[in-house]
Amino acid sequence: MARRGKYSRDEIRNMALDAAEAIVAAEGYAGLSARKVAAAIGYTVGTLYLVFENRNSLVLRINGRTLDRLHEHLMTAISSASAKKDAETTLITLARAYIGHAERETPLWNMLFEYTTAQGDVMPDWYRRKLEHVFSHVEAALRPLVGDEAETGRAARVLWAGVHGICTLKIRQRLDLSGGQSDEEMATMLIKTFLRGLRDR
Amino acid sequence: MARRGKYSRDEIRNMALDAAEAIVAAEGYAGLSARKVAAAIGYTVGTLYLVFENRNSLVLRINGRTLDRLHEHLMTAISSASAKKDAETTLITLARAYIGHAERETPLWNMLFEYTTAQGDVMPDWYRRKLEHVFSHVEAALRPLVGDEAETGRAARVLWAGVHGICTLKIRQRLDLSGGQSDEEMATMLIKTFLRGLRDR
DNA sequence: ACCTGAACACCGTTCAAGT
DNA sequence: ACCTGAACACCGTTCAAGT
Repeated sequence: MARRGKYSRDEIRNMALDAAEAIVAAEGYAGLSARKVAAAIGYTVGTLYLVFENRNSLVLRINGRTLDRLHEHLMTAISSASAKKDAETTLITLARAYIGHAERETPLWNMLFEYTTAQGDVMPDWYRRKLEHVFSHVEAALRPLVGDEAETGRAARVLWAGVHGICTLKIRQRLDLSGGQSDEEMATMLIKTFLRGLRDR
Repeated sequence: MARRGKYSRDEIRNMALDAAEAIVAAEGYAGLSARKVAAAIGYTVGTLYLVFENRNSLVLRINGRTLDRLHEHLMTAISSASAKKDAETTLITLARAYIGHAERETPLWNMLFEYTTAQGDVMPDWYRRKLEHVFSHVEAALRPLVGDEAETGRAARVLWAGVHGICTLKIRQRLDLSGGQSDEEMATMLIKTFLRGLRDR
């Protein structure tokens, strides 16, 4: 049992986030409970509610960390691709990295989308900024190809929503219908076809 | 309180499905509970477990009905489009119908993807057939344009996963980042660009 | 000041017992 | 035969009380 005053509020919060991530990784979103997290860090449920407003805000913080790792992963993927490549190669690299991350951290990645704000609520600002951060890589790759900045933003969102759709349907097993290509093959097909259509406007 | 023997097993099952749909529509997936459903149809929790194996199989059955309605809706959308149109028009009509349905039945549509089988499990066969049914419309529209049957299947899955990605990110509010196009505009852009890329192979 | 422990109103699931 | 009701092992959330 944790000694009183042994840890600061922030330290408890971080211990809780670490423990919660481990639980989600092992048992999924449904397996996450305040009591389990509290027990894992040697505190009582009550303490968890001293440090997080509620279950939702805990989930949101875990999601924030997941987005940070995803961003990191996308960054190393494109920078380690040695030289400066064309848009298509970069986008395929990004898609591979995105899908790879989703497959490596499936339960945490799923939780990114299982959390939904109550009707009418908006995602908090810090969360939206992290989301934009992830998108920015796609925009950077498309910018030289599209030219116009507003159009770049639109194309990036459309294309990446598409890659995301492939990723999420594959991981949720809604695409193992006959004729199984892998999600990476599908994403590659989407990117190549989309870019060809973009060039030939 | 329901009289003994008043309803057959099948009748109870259908009443339960009706009640459960109403609960999900009003309170979302998280608001669905066996006790609420049982109370709504005048039975006890125990009875629900006589008629459904568990909560998951109830959810799966509701999803089956949602897929049927979605399929119905897609069908009327393309048949009411008066004459025989080109692939692009048909696909845009389908995307509009898909997105429209998701927006009209958001909680039930969300539940289609919130349900996930335990690791390693597969979706039951009747469920996969309903999924293919929905996909068949997209394939039909692409077939004359692509030619090869295997390639048609691949293109249909890639394109529709893309439309789905746009739809799901919009509905889950992961795309209201700056430069807001509507989901329908995004889907249209995806379809037009993808088809152009397909033609110019 | 920091944390506990018990309480409240819920869950899914099972199954002996009632009619 | 059909259904209930209570039980078990859990939940999220709150908050008086302990140290």
